[in-house]
Amino acid sequence: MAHFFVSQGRDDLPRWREAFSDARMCSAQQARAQAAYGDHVWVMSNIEGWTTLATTLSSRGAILVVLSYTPTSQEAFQALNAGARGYAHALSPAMLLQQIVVVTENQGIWLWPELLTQVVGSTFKALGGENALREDVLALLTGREKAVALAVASGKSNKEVARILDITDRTVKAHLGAVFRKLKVRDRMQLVLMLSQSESSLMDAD
Amino acid sequence: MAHFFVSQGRDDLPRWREAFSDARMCSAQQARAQAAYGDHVWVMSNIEGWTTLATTLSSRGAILVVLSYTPTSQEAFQALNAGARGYAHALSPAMLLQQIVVVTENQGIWLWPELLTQVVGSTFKALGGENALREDVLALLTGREKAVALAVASGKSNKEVARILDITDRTVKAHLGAVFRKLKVRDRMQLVLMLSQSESSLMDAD
DNA sequence: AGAAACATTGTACCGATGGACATGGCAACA
DNA sequence: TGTTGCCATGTCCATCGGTACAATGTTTCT
Repeated sequence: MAHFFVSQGRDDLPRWREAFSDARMCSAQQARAQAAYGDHVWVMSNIEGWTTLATTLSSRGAILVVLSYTPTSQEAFQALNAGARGYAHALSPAMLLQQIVVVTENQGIWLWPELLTQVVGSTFKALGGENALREDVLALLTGREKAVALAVASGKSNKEVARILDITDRTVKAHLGAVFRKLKVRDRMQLVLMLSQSESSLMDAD
Repeated sequence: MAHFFVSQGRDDLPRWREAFSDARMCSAQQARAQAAYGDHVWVMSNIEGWTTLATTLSSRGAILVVLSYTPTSQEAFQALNAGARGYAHALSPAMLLQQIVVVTENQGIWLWPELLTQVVGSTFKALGGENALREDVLALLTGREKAVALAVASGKSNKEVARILDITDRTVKAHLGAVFRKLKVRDRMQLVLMLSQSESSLMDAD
């Protein structure tokens, strides 16, 4: 099975050659044209439109691994969504690249270890396994705190929440403080990221 | 490396022996006592308290694979959260078990194939529509605005974004103001609600 | 050459936010 | 009858966030 490396610069080719003697470097167009079922395609996440390329190639049956100079759970999530079977650091040594191939060839998924737990979490969030987790965290809150948390998570300001729940904006802050402490988040942004994608209503409101 | 099978009945032992001649069947207690770093531990999801067992063993460095007679995405989620590296059907043939070992030994994750297609397939379908819309709105932004918007949408503060992009926090505000105007949102909360459905990011953490 | 878009930074203002500390009412429970 | 937990509210204060107005430099296109 062939190995295609889709990248911009050519700095990395030597290391890839070291890992796979038959490694070929190519553009996105070439990969699109030549990569076939069972081939390994390594795509750098800093090239333009890597997600669409990943999607088309993986749906064709190519084994796709995304490489990133700055791995993040978000990007890993995106890579998996695009059908990638692996996500690793762009500077991974040759031995690691070979190991990744062993895994992916055997129907496995390979993730940058530092991100593993996070990605597993957020990926399954998208499937609905999230609900259990979300209900769990909400279970830590009292009724009023839950109401405030959900309202805030839908984009409302403290004042708006106060008006909706018919309490003072100061009280909203008090509940919110408790929510932050219990859920271990530092501000409303983190809260929204933790509770979003559910029935949290509309963000236009008034 | 040893193979421990934690199960109730002994019906499955023959198949496991076929896959791994050194397979040992044992109770949860025995596994807890004997399994060491690098050992494979196969846990049936129908035994009492399998999640806690999985957590302790995997944190000890054992390679954990959860087997289930009725695989579901929820249970897979639980298993992976408990530190399992694999999740498969309890009746998987010997060859498949060996394949799983190849994957997990190489730091990979192995998921029940039917589940995997869900991850790659249905998630994509679910996010496909939103994704197109999201790409559309992002297309309205300049490169720098996009970077700022995505960083902010991932929960970063202005100061953090400034540090990451190596610009002043004032400049971040400037770009962010443009983003708000172009996307017609009134603050970062609305932005996160607009972009958090399908993540994407090029930025790194601290 | 000049316009237009982009990126960067500045000052200044003001509202929103979050934490610390304190008070009071109300219910359940030992 | 205390104690405990939840709800509501208050003041004070440091910081963050968003906007308005202004300026400088770089591309890019006309």
